[in-house]
Amino acid sequence: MTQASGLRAAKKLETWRALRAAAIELVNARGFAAVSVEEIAAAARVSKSTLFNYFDSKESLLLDPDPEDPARWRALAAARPADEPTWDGLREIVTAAICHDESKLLMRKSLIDQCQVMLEPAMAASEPFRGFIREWVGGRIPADPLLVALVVNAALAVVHTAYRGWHPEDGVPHFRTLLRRGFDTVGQGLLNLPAGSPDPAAAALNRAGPVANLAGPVSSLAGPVSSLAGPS
Amino acid sequence: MTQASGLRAAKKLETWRALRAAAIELVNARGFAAVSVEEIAAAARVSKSTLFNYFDSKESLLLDPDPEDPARWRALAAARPADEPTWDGLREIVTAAICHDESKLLMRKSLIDQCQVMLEPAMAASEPFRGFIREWVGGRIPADPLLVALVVNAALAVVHTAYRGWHPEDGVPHFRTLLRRGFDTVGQGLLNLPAGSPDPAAAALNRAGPVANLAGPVSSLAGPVSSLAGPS
DNA sequence: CACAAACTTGTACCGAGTTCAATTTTGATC
DNA sequence: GATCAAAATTGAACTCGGTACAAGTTTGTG
Repeated sequence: MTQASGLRAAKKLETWRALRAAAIELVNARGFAAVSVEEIAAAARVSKSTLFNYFDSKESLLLDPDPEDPARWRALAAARPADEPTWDGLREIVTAAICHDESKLLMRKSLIDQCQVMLEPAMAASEPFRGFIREWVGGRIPADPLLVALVVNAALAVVHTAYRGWHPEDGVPHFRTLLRRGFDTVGQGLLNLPAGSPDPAAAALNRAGPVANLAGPVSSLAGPVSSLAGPS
Repeated sequence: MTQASGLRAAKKLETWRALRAAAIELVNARGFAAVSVEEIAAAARVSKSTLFNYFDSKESLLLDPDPEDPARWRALAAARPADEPTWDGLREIVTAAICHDESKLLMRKSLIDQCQVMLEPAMAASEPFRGFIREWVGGRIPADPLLVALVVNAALAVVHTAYRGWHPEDGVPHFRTLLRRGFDTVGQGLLNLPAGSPDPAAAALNRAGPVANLAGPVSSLAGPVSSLAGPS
């Protein structure tokens, strides 16, 4: 009765994919703001009501994780050796998860680059992934939830920085390099920052590509953390 | 002509404060979702149109920085000795800026705690502060914009973690302790994380107070960074 | 006083998201 | 295969945040 027998589940997944595909197609063609949810529903041959049965918001149409993703994350985590240092394992899992689907990575970057307002919903939509790595790190450091949170947030700061510094025309390998070096830098500690002459690894980060937009009035470079760091 | 002569500017500030005060009062009394912008406008004896001349969104009514804040940030930065290590100065500036107005700090925490959806707008509203520290760090490490971004994001990860782990009933000093220890931990590097037995400093962080909600399905613990770290 | 710029206002409008009752589809049971 | 309940879909009406714009009002200046 309450069991999702084959056909029902299959149809649900089909509708989910139809909605996502319609959303991606329309938004790619005309831009996020120029497409209404009613159009997306119509393109997927479904009513607006049904659309909102599947997605919580217009943004989640584009950003919600694919139903298959959690299984992939679990596989990545299971592949890490038990005696590997936590920070190294975290780096590998995060890197692999992010870089797995290149087209999705590119779409997200272009969405967020073209439309500031997308970044916050993107954060919400990726909460499942955050929850996953939170659990994984928690398994490694069970006695200290606050340290777990700090480690996870620091790792995501690295991801965010690499993401903003990345320019797709340089290719995905470049993105992986940015990630790698960010993890190295934070892993080694920020106490002895250069005061004028960057350390070699960081200088290399910079050398790797243009970072002009990092200096601009970009609204989200510095992570969501600052919600709290607001005016005094 | 285009000069904001005394009376005009004074009236603007007055209207701004009336709107903010009305918003805080109504939201405190009845909760964010239960108050409409029209009510806030009416309470400030102003039209909805005028309200949106002053604030970009309902959230910004509560979260936009006070016009006086930037001057205070500048004063904080100017007070740092030139030869102070960057990470230490950053810690002091951020801590002082955040902890300056205790009531605002409490209001934000309660807002965000009661209403997940507030966190992202809070991030947007605090962009001016992020921009400020980005500039300050950039002045210290002028040659390496990407390292600057990494440092700023790491610092904000610390702030975010402390913020989430903080429980106001323990008092603001406790919050400052969380900040302090987070800066120390990240400053020293995350390469040698304990795998079961937390290092002393981090354990102390944990000892300082309950962190139960850190482990829950909290949607934003791990910073906005993950917008990009989404599903593979 | 006169004039222009800045500010306010009301109205009309758009689109996201909710609610709900009515209807259809699906799966299980007899 | 007929029946019945749960699940899914639908349309309609509605709320509310946010925009556009033209008309009116206030303020500073010459």
